Amino acid sequence: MAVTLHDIAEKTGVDVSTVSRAMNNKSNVKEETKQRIWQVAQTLGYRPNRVARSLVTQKTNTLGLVMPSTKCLGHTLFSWMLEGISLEAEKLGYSLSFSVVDIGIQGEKTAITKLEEHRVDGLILGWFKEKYIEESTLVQLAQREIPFIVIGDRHLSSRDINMIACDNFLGAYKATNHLIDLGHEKIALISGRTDNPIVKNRLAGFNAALEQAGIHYSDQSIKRLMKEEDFSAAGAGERGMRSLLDSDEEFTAVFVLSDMCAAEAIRAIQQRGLNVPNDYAVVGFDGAEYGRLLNPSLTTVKQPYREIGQKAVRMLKQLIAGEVLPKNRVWIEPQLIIRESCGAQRTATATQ
Amino acid sequence: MAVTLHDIAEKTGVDVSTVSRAMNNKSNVKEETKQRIWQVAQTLGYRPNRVARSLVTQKTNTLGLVMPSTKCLGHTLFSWMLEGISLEAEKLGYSLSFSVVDIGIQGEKTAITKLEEHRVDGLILGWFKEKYIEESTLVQLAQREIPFIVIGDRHLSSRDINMIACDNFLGAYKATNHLIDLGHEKIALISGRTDNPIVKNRLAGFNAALEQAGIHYSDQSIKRLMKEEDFSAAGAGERGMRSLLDSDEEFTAVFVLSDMCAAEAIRAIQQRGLNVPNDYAVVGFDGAEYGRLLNPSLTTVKQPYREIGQKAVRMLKQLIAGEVLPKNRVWIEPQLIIRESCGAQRTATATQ
DNA sequence: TATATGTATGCAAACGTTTGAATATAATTG
DNA sequence: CAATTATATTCAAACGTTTGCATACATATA
Repeated sequence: MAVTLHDIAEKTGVDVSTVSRAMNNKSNVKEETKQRIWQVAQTLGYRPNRVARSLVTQKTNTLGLVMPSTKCLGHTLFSWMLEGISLEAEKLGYSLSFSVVDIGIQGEKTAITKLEEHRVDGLILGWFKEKYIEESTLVQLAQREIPFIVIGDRHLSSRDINMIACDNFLGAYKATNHLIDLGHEKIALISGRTDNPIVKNRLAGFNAALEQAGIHYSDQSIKRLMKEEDFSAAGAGERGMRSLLDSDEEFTAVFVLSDMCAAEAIRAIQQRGLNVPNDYAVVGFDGAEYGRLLNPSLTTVKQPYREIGQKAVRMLKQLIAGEVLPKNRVWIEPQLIIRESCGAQRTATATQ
Repeated sequence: MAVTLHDIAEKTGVDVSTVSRAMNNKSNVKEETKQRIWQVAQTLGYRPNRVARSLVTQKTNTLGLVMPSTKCLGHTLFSWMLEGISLEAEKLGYSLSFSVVDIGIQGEKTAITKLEEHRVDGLILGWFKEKYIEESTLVQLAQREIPFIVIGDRHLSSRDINMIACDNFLGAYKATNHLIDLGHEKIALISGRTDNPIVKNRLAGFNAALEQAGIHYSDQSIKRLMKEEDFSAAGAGERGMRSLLDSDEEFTAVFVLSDMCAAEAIRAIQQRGLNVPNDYAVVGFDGAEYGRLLNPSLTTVKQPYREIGQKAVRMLKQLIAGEVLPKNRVWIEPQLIIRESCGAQRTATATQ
């Protein structure tokens, strides 16, 4: 049986309340008594029971992290996010309770319910697409007493919901500008599904950059230059690229909205005996580690999910403390990683 | 304030104990009363307080997962493992408490201590190298009452410690045999640090395959054919490969002990204007997703960490139930993924 | 009808802490 | 030295459950 405050109290001949205060290093207990109590606690191998403590203090110092089970976990972004979250949680004294949710009939409700039952102090909801957790569910959650933060770009009309995400507009803008700076004027696009808010924002950034540079395509060109694919499905990049190569439309660069698709696109180009970046420049989106391992290595936009995770925890802490966040929509700026696939970098070390 | 059993008791005019029994669907409660209680619980939005429950039942239904913070999280293997663990934990009714540990002065002790304080029912210790958690610490932990499982190949002399890992010997054996089957007789090796048990086992598998095929190298050749590098450090594969290409020793294939290094090796070969697999066959180790995105796609050994995570949870459950495991060392068989980098597969789809 | 069996509910203690209020002891003050 | 204040400690209730035991009532048995 684990040793409790009572055991220490008995051994030292003092009341449990005194022992409790001593263990929490409260001021109103004599230094000598403290020492004696600590001594005994030490030798007995005392470990405070956080369960009991939580029951009376009404807080668990635990944050709940909920993720959809749809292969997100394998994604680079998730690892970064988890790292950011867990390190910052650790730093701020929180434990982390992790749940994956089988998307489907109300999976998310059971997961959130479970965490509610565990009385976590706050909740981080990662990357749920609109269709998996509808806004109405979030609004409902906001009415319960537990504070939460949504991670990932999505459309939200309610102001009661706090969200943090990558600035997809800015990322696409940077990538496109990079291509423009390198002299490209005809830029093809392998996109994601355009009903996805993430994709919408990236397209907007892409268009903004073109417009600013005074580049304009005919409606017909746009139709031929843009391939709408599911950018998280294997084979999408290959299909999109081949379709582009087969079209009559001329272009010198491709902006691909995910690194995985970009890598497939590069393969597809190379398989036709063509060269990247000489025949076509390719830029991706995500910033996955393996980008540097490709040949040519991939120029891409790095989504700042480590930072996002970290910041999410900080925001959540504020929320838990009852503070009101200055902004309830936060977008973090992504960085352009320049490597070889656009020709801007020719050096061939593998460490970058 | 959250609604409790008392609230329901008051509303239904019945004792809390009856309400408790009803909520847990115990048999000794009249059906009609149950219905009435459930009804009230429903409308009041009752959520059982697991903290309170845990205090009396003395179990939390929570598993603790402890990981070193040393960039493991970004590794493919970790994602798989986490997925396996979390899905299986979910299935078995456990919650998951996740902790990263800053390696350093007793980092691991504080993390484990924290989880102990949280009274997790069991512990999964992921991938700690010998130098981060020494066996003595594990033995000490085994003497406390909390059951745990160590994930990852490492040398352990104590029989009180339960371990599960990838069968590195078998993986290397499979990879080497694949090369031998393809007719290769001179196989170079880009290894990890040979003081690492993982590496030792892989080397043993490599040698076993060679020996079985009746292939034997002179001591001098061995020295020239094997490059010892830190296979998880960026640039190691490139350095190792260049060094091999610069040597006079002839060889037709390279076995690289990590996918990352293998990818770098391929780049290094290609940068000399040589071809993979025609000039050199390359086989990796890990089974990372991005292997299929390389050009040529990478033949590799897939470490079964999804399965390992899953199995670890199952074993832990048994341990918690007080059962004795049939084996306290479990090695899971890895699979060879045959793609293009050895020439065994020439088709060029990107989905495989 | 009295006794035994079973079923449904209530009572009260327990889990291991924290914490406000009460008390006892020591130190300070006029 | 008595009165006041500060310090150190104890008391007891509370947090929200679970669960063994006692009790009440209904039903079956002799």
